[in-house]
Amino acid sequence: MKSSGRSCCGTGKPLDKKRATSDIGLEAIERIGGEEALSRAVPEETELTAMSRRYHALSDPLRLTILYLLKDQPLCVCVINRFMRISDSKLSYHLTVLKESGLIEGECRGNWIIYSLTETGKKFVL
Amino acid sequence: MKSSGRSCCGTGKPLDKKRATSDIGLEAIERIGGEEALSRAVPEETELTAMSRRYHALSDPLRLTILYLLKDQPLCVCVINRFMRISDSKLSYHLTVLKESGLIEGECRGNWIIYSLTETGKKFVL
DNA sequence: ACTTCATTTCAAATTTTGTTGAAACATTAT
DNA sequence: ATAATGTTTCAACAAAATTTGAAATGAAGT
Repeated sequence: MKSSGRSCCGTGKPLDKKRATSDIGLEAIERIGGEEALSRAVPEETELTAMSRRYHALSDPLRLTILYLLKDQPLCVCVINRFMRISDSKLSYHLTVLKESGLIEGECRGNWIIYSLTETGKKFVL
Repeated sequence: MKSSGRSCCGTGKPLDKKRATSDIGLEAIERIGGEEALSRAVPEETELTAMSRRYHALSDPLRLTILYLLKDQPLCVCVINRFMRISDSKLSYHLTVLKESGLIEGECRGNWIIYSLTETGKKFVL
């Protein structure tokens, strides 16, 4: 019992009457070319998973900041940190997420680590 | 006390000696053009937030599936559901996420709702 | 050997997301 | 009016991601 402000079909214009209930759905699917046609439009499960993992890595402002910092040159963790001003372990966590998703890679130079964008990473930092 | 398998600089080649500790960081920043230069490479906070929100919406296999289903034509919820075989409320939740992130939009047609990709949405469904 | 530095790792606490099932709502059919 | 349909909303819960701070690690300096 709650008169919601905006709901599903609150202000839809009326529509062509007479319709065998939920056959609309089947009808639409057939018009399109059956479920197989729809299936064809959707990537494989594994690919969907891979894509969503990549997007997830990109879905955080701190991680995007890191990517943009690396846009023009590789940087070591301490430089990134000097700029971002977050705790070491926090930064490390986000670097790991980015690394595991293949967007950046780190090279050890003595005591410090230089991170840079991978080819994949560059595609997302226009 | 745990001998980790892979750690940070486990196998880095030695490197040019003699270096005033953490001035490396400052030095690197100066070489680049100062913190302002780095700043310039990073988008505004608000933009970063917007981007991460969009990426977040894309970071789920179910939501990607929906986007691909809508690739070639708008579809009503019932058709999407017939294909995806998940609960109504679950589907509704994901549709809402996609809608709020501006990737899809829904038009009411009588009793059912037809969802379609927005212009923005199309860009992510190649 | 001992210390310092740069960075990561771990576990606990917290926050954010996603799932479930029941209930609500608007629209159309009876 | 009442019922049926399509879809959303809500609250409770489960699961996943993030934050925190302390401790560990490896390399380099003394």
